[in-house]
Amino acid sequence: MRIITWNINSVRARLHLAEQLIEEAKPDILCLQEIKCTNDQFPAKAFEEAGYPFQAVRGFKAYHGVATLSKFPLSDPYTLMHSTIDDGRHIAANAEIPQAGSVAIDNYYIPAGGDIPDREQNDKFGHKLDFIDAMTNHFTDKKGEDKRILVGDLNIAPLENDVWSHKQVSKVVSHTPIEVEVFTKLQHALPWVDAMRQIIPASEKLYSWWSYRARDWRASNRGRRLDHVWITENLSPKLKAIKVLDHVRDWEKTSDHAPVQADFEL
DNA sequence: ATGGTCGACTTTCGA
Repeated sequence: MRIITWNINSVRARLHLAEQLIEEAKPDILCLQEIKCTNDQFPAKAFEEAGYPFQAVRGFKAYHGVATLSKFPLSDPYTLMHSTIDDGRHIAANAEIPQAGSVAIDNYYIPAGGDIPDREQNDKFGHKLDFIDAMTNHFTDKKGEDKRILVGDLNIAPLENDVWSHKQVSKVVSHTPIEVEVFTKLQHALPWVDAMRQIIPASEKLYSWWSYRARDWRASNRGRRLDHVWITENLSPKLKAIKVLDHVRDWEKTSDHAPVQADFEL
């Protein structure tokens, strides 16, 4: 079973790139973030024709929005509200996988949090921290026999080697100590296993996002690991491979995020 | 030293 998560930064502007990714990587499940459209505007038919008849979409006008596309049936889709602010940042559904049973798929787009890492000066930063607290509450005491995968643009790079310079990026929203603290607490709530780091050791640099603003993103390589694949402990022995598809970051007019691909033998 | 780039959908915001 192959799952890919990708912050596509507008599904309508980059539908052809999603189709290219599908053709090349053939994921069983594709989770998109920042689709930047309403459910009505979502190109459902194109994805159906590409082989993904099962779709769970949480769209929103102009901003954020998430979609889970699957070759396998998706049952009981739902979206959680993590604050009083209306948004499109979560869609969950159970993927019914032949011979392997049900796997719960949570697709998240955590708020970016603005520029100033201080909730007194920046409401967006407070919203980000509160959103993560709400997620933590949701997943606390959910431990059980269920197989679960949580993917998405979580907008935090927790480890030193998840950023190009731990020292310099520690002052930048996405890698500040307070964010890493709430993020780690969320991770321990279930607990979740960081699938990317199960395969690629924490001693190695690993990024999934590179700013549009660099002249040459690969040469400067000032990346951050903002996109994640988390799994329950019962899936950990079934995880076989992880890859950041960084060549996609070279495609013409691509997203600033690269897709992350995970392969399981269920 | 501080700018640099995207997309949506407005004349600016969110990332």
